[in-house]
Amino acid sequence: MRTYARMTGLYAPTLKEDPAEAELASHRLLLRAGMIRKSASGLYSYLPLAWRSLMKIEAVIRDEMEGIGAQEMLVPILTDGELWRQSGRWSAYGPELMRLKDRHEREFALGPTHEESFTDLVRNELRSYKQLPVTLYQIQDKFRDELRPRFGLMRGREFIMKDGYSFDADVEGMQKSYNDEKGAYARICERVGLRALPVVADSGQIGGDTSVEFMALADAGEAEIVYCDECGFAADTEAASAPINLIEGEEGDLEKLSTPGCETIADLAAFLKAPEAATRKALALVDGDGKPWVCFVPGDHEMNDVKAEHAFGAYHMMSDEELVQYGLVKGFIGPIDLPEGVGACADESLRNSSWWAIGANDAGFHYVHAKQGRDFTIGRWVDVITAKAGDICPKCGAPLKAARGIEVGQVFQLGTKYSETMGATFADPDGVEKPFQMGCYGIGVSRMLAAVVEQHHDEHGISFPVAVAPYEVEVVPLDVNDDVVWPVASRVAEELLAAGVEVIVDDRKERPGVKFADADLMGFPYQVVCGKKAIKNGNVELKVRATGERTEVAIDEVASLLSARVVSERA
RNA sequence: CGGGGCGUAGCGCAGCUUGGUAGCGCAUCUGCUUUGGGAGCAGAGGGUCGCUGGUUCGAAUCCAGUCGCCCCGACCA
Repeated sequence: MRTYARMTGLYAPTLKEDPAEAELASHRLLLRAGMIRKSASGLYSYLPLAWRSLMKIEAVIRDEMEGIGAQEMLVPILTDGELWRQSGRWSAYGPELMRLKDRHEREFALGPTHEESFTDLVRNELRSYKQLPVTLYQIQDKFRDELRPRFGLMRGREFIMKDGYSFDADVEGMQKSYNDEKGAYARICERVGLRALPVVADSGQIGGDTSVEFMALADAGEAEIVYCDECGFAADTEAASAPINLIEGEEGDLEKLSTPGCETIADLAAFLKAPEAATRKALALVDGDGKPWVCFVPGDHEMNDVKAEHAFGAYHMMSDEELVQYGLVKGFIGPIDLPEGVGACADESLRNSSWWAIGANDAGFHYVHAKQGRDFTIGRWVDVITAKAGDICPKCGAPLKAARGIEVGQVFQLGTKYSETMGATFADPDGVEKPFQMGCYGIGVSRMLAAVVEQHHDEHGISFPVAVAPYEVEVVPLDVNDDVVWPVASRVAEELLAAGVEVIVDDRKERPGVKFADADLMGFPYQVVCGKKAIKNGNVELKVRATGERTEVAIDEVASLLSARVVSERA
C-alpha cells in the first residue's frame, strides 16, 4: 500500500552553514536545502527535492502548451554541425557553442537552442499551407559553454529549457502563434508564483523582428528594466526608447565661461548650480567604419552599449590618445568649433532642445546659452541613451520606474530568418514555394526554479508557493518515540495522503529545533506540528511558512482543512 | 580575455609572514543525559594540505609551473 514520504528516506543533505561559493539567495538556499549540488563550474545535479519542483514547473508548462495547441516532442541534444553551417551559426554562435567530433571526425554541437534542428525536421515533412500552422516544443537539457557561469542555476552551462518553434504560412499567422505563446508564458509565470513582466527586448543572437522577454522581478537579476505602473509598459533598458524629462539650459547670448577643472558633468552642474539634466554630455567615439564622432546626450543619461552598436556599428570609445589625435579636449568637448573631420551627432532626446550648457572645445571653458540652430547644428540624430527611472512612459506618459529582472523566458518572431537560409519552404495556395514564417519561444526551466526561490525566501530559507513546492505539507512529529505523538502524526499524514495532498513526515529522531530549521529551509508551504501540548487538547499546530502564522487546529479537521487550502493554491 | 581572491577532513575555516611532520567549529560514529527553534558531557573515526617539479637534513609553509574554483568586467537565447 502506498504510504507517505519520510524524511529518513529522503536524499536531501542540508547544510547548516552557507557554502562559500554561493552569493545569491537562490544559489545559497538551493545548496543548503540539499536540492542541488555542483558537479563542475556551471554544472549542477538536481537532487530529489529540486527535481520534484522542476517537474511541477514542467507540468505547468505542458498544461499551458497543450492549451494553445503546441505539441511536445524531443530532438537529440547532439546536433549535426552541418545544420549549423547551413544557418550560418556554426561561425556566428561563437565559443558558446560546445562543439565535438565523433569517431568518424564528423562535427557535432551540443544543442544550445534548436532552431536548426526543428527547421530541418519540418522542411521535409511540411509541404503544404494546408498543414500549417504547427507549433512544436520540447523540454530538454541545453548546453552553452558560458564565458562565466555564475549564480548557481541562474546561469549554468547545462540547464533545462523548454524551447518551442512555430511554423506559419504568413506573417499574420506567425503573429497569432506568437501572441498565443506570449499569453501562455504570462500564465505560466503567474501559475508558478512568479511576479514577472513581459518586457520589450533586444532580439540578440537569434535575430528577427519582435521579441519580448519575461522578467521575474528580483534584485539579483542580471537585466535592468524600466516599467510603468500605470499602463504596464515595460522594456529592457537596452531596448527602451522613452522620452525623457528634458531640462533646458538658460536662455541668453552665447557666453564662454571659464570652468577650470570641470571635466565631468557633476563638476559642471555644481559649477553652474544647475541640475545635471540641464547640461549636455559629449561622448567621443570611433564608429565601425573608422569615422570619428562626438555624440551628445543629456547630462543625466548614459549611453547604452547595445543601442550605440545599432547606431555606430562596431564602435569604440576614444582613448585619451585618440582624443588628442582628433584634436578633442577631454572634458570640454562641444558642438561649437569642433575639429575638422569629427562628426557631430546627438541623441534624439535633444532634437528639440534649444539651449545647451556644453564644452567649448577649449581646455577649461564651457559655453552656456548655446542655442541649437543659432550657434551650432547637429548633423545626425541617433537613439543611444539608456532609459532610467523618471523617464516618461512612451505609452501613457507616466513616470517610469526601474527594476532588475531575471529573464525566465523569451518569445521571438523570427520571420523567415531560418526558413530562408535553410531552404524550409511550403507550397502556398497558388503552388508557389514560400519560406515558413517562424516564431521561437524559450523558458529556462531550471532558471525559473532559481527565480522562484529569489522571490520566495526569507532569512530562514525558502518559502515555496504550493504550485512548485517539492511537498505541499510537512508533518512534524516533535517526538517520534512518543506513543501519543507519533500515532497522531502518522494518522494526519495518512489522511492528507488519502486526500491527495503531497505530504512528507519528518520521522527523524532529531530535536524539534533541527526539524523546524530544516522545514523552514526546505520551504514546505505548510507544516503540521504534532506536539504533546496541543494533542492533549485534541489539536495539532498548523504553521504557514510564508507568513509564519501558527494556529491550533483539531486533529480531526486538519487534513480536510489543509487539503482544501492546498488544492485551491495549486497551479 | 583583463582585474581581484581562494584551493588544508563531508561543510565552514585557522596554520603559511619567520620551514620542524596538521588544528578549530559544524557534521559523522558510540555511550549516557536531554527533547517546542540547529542540545550537553565523555569518547572515536576521518586529511595524498589541488597537482607537478625545485630549494632544503626537513615543505601545508619558500620558489617555479600547472589545474580547478569564486567575485568584478567584457560577453550572453
